[in-house]
Amino acid sequence: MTVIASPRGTQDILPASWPLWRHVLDRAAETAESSGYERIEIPTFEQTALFMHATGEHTDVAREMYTFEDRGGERLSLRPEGTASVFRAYFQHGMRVQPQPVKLYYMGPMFRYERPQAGRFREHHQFGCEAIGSEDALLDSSLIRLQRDFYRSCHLRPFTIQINSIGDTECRPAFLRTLVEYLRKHAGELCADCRQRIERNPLRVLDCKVESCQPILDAAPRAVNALCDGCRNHWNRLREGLEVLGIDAALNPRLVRGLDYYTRTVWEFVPEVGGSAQSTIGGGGRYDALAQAIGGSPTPGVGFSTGLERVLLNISDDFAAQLGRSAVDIFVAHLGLEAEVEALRLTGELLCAGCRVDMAFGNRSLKSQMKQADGRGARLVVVIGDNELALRSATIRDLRTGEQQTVVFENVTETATALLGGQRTSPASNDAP
RNA sequence: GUGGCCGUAGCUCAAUAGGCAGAGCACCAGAUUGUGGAUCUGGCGGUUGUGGGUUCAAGUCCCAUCGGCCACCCCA
Repeated sequence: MTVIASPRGTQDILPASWPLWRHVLDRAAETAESSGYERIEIPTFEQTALFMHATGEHTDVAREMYTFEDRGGERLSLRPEGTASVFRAYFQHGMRVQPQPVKLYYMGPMFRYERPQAGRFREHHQFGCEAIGSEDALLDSSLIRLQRDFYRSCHLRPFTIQINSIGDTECRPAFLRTLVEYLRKHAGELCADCRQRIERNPLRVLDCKVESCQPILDAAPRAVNALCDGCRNHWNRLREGLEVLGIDAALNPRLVRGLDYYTRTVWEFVPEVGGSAQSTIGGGGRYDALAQAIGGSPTPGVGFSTGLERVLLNISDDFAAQLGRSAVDIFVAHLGLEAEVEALRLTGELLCAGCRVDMAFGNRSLKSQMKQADGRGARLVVVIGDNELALRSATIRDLRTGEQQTVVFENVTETATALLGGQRTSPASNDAP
């Protein structure tokens, strides 16, 4: 078979895994909305400049963008992340006039031209929450709580939370100077990548995973020890908030995030076991400098985003196994061309009565139609064949008990709904714990 | 972008030293004149990812390419 394959790094979400996806998507919306976040849909592509200004032109995210020129000559990019768009929308629609912070959440596909790997795609899906217009540190705490609650409601395997503060425009320059000074002093003991990064992006050196670099980096100056008064107060209040919420977050002085716009708080959720390099489930932080970067007035913001494929990877197996596929209540089987027409009519009637109904199509054996009914999770099968047609009646079989009865067409819907009683929910839809 | 492992039926995998491409599951049909979740029988299903090369002969060896996985890089 030589059909044209899906592009590298993309995936089809097939019916078998959809219940799991739906569970995660539903929990995301529920968790966000229960904390007062409202849904925002942002464009799948934006002007390239938006992302360039937001993430920094020399970041990997900017390099990995799917950028193209449209027929009108505009430079556009498929979105590599959501935060910049949400901020853009905040300004474009004058959300400053609303009570602050404005709290928004989004879900959808993101695009990055990367080399695919397990849990890493060129098109992946993110769920993110943003709170714009407040620098209250307790807001940071409440977002970490929200993100944790989302993971809990998804039945994730155990994870840890790491936090750090990387300061702001007031204290970071001084910290960077002392960091660079320290790194230069130990440059000889660092790997080649690190030596290059000392000048280009010293914060990122701290993120290096090369074994031989670890002792130097562990002993490196810490941003949390070099915070200005404002950042220190913010940091202390954030931790106070976490404590009050009973959230156990570990300080990781070497935690930095990939995008340039982060200030002060940064955090990451990491699985407890099986942690490889790209295992971060989701992360967030504060971006008080982002608004100005994209041309807006100075506006603080904080938020997180999480990869849904990575959430799926971390859902406990036994929970995933208990989610069934979507099901119907009734399956209509038939024998013969004339009976199929009657089946079509009856299916429509049952649907109108509020049942979930599917029917067989084509000329197949009754045995195989019964098998299909069973596979679709049907509770009842309605059979229409020559015998029934002659009597203008149908046989209704209860797949659980095996009992069946024959009723005239006029009474099929009434009898079927009575047999179903109040139990018309499928295993897939009652997945809320 | 760098390095490594791997691509055989829709899925999971076989195929001795280069020597006729197979099994289970799934699907369809029958055993059971018209009845599911059990069993048995048969059928459908392949340009062995793709394109070259070596050879009497390539799933097997070589090259290229595409794709997946793993480690970097980085992120979600």
